[in-house]
Amino acid sequence: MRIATFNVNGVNGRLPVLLRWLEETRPDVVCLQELKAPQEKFPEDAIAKAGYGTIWHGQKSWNGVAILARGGKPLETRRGLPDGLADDQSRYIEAAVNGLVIGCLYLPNGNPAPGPKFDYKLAWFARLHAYAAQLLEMGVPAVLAGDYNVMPTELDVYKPERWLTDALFRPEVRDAYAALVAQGWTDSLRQLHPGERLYTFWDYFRNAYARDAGLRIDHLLLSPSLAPALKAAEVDRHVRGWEKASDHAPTWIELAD
DNA sequence: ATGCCTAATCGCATTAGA
Repeated sequence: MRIATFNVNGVNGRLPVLLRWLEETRPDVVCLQELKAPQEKFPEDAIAKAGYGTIWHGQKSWNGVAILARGGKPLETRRGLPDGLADDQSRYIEAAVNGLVIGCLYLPNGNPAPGPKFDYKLAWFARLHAYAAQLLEMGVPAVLAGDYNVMPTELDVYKPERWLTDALFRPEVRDAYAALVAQGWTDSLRQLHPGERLYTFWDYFRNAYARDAGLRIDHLLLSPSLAPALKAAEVDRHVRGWEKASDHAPTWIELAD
């Protein structure tokens, strides 16, 4: 079973790229972030024609998350983090697919830091931490996939010293990610590629992709019961080189049945 | 210290991304 995460940076502007990639790789489950489309403007029919059923949580202009399942429709289990706190940003959606809980998240960017956006990022991270702990307590097989907007370690940044004060790399944020993983989650990509420089994002600026000036910020975390099933974890980095590409590349894992 | 590039919304320049 192949599960992918892809920050599309505009699901309508990116539709040809998304469909081309779906056709090429045929993942079983796909988590999308940054739809940048209101609920009624999600391209459900075009994606259905490609063979995928979808649930999504849209928002005008910004954010937005979706889960696609090949040959079916994901059974939605949550929309927004389940702590009852008011949050007008569409950043979390969750479904049951093939006996797994799939959480699709778009963690806030948080720049500029310090400031209210950075505070919101840390608060959102704390809410995710609390809910992730609940998932582990329930003992369900779960994948938390998405754009975490965190480079976990220096190995995940092309030039760490340049990013020390950035909201994606500040110590508080790296600590929050480490604390989340320490609950018992497995960082799939790092698990299978220890010590390797792997990026999932390349800025549009300064010819970053050609220079391989990238960041690893899209992650797939596995609950303990799923960790032994991890067979592969890769980045479809060639997709970043396509015409009209997103600044993120699709990232995926393969789990044994 | 700032803009670079790109999308969305707008209807031309601004906001946000990371």
